[in-house]
Amino acid sequence: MSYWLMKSEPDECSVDDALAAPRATVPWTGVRNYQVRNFMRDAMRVGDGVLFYHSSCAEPGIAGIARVASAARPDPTQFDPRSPYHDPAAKPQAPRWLLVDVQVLRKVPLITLPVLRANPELADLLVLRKGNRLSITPVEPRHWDAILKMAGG
DNA sequence: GCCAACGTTGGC
DNA sequence: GCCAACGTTGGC
Repeated sequence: MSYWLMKSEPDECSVDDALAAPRATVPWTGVRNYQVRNFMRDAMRVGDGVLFYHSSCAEPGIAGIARVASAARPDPTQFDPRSPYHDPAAKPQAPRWLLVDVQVLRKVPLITLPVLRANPELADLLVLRKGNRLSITPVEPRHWDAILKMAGG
């Protein structure tokens, strides 16, 4: 079992949006970075723990606890000319981009970036590192434990 | 809107 | 394969 932090823009899909979906599950569309795609393809497994992170918003931070709910599969938005995630170079016979389903288990009181940064246990958390731009990053078990503690168990 | 950081593109 | 230009991310 591995742990991950997954960034979502709440304007596009917030924790509340995901909770409102059937089975509180949403397809994680729009990944267009090869390193992140490879995480999904090679390392993410059903049942892995997920920190649901709100990014590019007024209050960035961890907003929910979730789990990986499917294996990696082709992201249909790459084939949709009307989607902002359309990739004209991707062919259905040779999909370039993948997604996994993410199921929210519970919403947590927002753990903001300043609060995360103030915890010395999280000094090495990848998402806190300068210049980090990956929308999915692996989370070490000790970081997962520390953050769950901050989230109230 | 600014800007640092980093990924991608494309000419050579 | 190098690397400058350009695009994107994302906090502030």
